Order: sequence, then structure tokens, then C-alpha cells
Amino acid sequence: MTKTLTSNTQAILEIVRAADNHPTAQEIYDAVRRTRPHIGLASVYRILRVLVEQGEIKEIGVGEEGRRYDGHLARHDHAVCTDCGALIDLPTEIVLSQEHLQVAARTAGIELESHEVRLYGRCANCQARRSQS
Amino acid sequence: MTKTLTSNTQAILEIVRAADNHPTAQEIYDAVRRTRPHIGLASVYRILRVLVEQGEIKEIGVGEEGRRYDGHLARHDHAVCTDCGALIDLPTEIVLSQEHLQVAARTAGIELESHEVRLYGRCANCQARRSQS
DNA sequence: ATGGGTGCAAATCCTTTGCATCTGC
DNA sequence: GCAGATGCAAAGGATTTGCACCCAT
Repeated sequence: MTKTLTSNTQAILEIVRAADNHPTAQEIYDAVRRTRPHIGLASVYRILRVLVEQGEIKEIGVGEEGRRYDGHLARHDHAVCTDCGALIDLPTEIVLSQEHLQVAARTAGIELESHEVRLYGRCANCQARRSQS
Repeated sequence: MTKTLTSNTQAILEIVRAADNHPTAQEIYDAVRRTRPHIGLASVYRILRVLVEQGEIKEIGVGEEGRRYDGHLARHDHAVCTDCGALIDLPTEIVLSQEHLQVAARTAGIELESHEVRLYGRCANCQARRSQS
């Protein structure tokens, strides 16, 4: 059931957990290649998929760009830059009433497992970049 | 500035607005082809992109699958099926305190433009499907 | 020796782009 | 007649899959 913790898997898990920037598969590949130069990109994808299935890490889709991975398992919210697509963790939790959530889940017909709040707007970098030009 | 409302564009806009299931580009292509048989898939992608830039429709990325399009411009939240990826509109708004949102946006360093609540869980269909097997 | 894990290359899928043609004004 | 829109085919990028090989048990 649980995937054997091979050294490839372990290296990737550590990278994702240590990362604070929601890396893409390609970024994780580049990072892991520094310690394990002959790993293949396909293995990275395979391992990431297994880790997500096992719940060791989470996968986040933001549309524009490819999938990103998150080693923070604790519930938290995100801000998404509408300009560059950056994904930023929100440190302060936005608390929602469990009641409202349950009512909404019921009307949608889903069995509520989790929820997330997403803020959209231009990030600090993009604000600076836009005001220059 | 505003794109000329060609008949292709108009047909696509109508389809997206009328759809209640957040269609993908491919689904929109299939639908528009019924009335305009020789439209190309590339044109559908081009037109969708322009409509999104103009704010006529919204693009939603859920990770697993490709991008989806939404003709409902009014702010609303979504439920995402963790099994099949279905995207369901929530009819009842989940109200968040503007104060909390602004504080969170400030700590993330973004200029808040909009926000969305996402509920995750197994949808009704998938619940049924899983309990059978 | 056996089964799972791995690298590599090829295959897919989704989306974009180049380009010649067509359309509406 | 022109500028922008369109169709087609080819290109691109991300992810998956097939397969032979290798490693730990």
C-alpha cells in the first residue's frame, strides 16, 4: 500500500516539503537533479503522483500554468497573482462558519472534505513592474 | 479595442453563457460546430482567450483537467469533485468579512481584485458510483 | 530470481502559432 | 482594397506510457 520510500521518493519529498514557493514538476526535477543527477523527469512525475495519492503532498492547479505542489498539509489559503500567476500562502487563516460551509456543500450535493479561500489580485512584484512601465 | 462581434465570437459567447457546466475549449468547439461546421479548434481557443481578456467570460483552472470557461460573471463560489473533477456552482454565497479579506491581501502583498471559496469533496454522482462497486 | 522502481524515448493531450486565404466594410 | 478574422497544419509544452534494465530483497 504505502510506496517504498526509495531514495528518489525521499529526496523529492524533502524538496517539496522544504520549498516555500509551490514548485512545478519541472522545478522539482531541476532541484532533485542537483543531488541525483541521473533521475528522469518521468520518475519525478510518477513519484509526485504517488505522493499526492498517498496524501503526503498536495497538488494545486491555478489554470494558467501547470500544476504546482505543496508540502504544507495544514489547511491554508492562497493568493493568486492575476498577472504572473504566482501562488502565495496566506499566513492568517480566513475563518468560515462551518454551518455555512455545510449548507453550501449540501446544496451542491457534495460530501465536504476540505475548503480553500483564494484571493486574486496583482502581487507586489507585478505592481512594481507595472508602475515602472 | 473591443473585439468585433463576429458571428463566430457571438456563437461562442452564447454557448458559454448558456452552459451550466463550465465547458472546456473542446466541449465548446463540439457545441459550436453544430451550427458552424467548419470552424477550427484554433479559432475557438483564440476567441476564448480574447473573451477572457475582455472580461466577457471567466477562465477557471482546477488542475486535473484543462481550463474551463464560465459565462457567469457575478461573483460566486465553486465545489470541486475530488474524484471526477466536476466543477459545481454554489448558489448560496459564502460571505466573508471584507476586513479579513483586506488584512489577508495586505499580508500577502496583493491588491485584492476578487476572491473565491472552493469546497472540495466527492460529488453526488461519484458517491453513487463508489458505493455500487 | 522476482517484483517493483527507474531512465529513456516515444506517445498523448492541450494549447498556441505561422501562414495563406477569406470576409466584411 | 485592407485589416482583421479564420482554417488548417505544424509546432510547443506538459504529462504519461511502454519497455528494457537494474536493484534490493
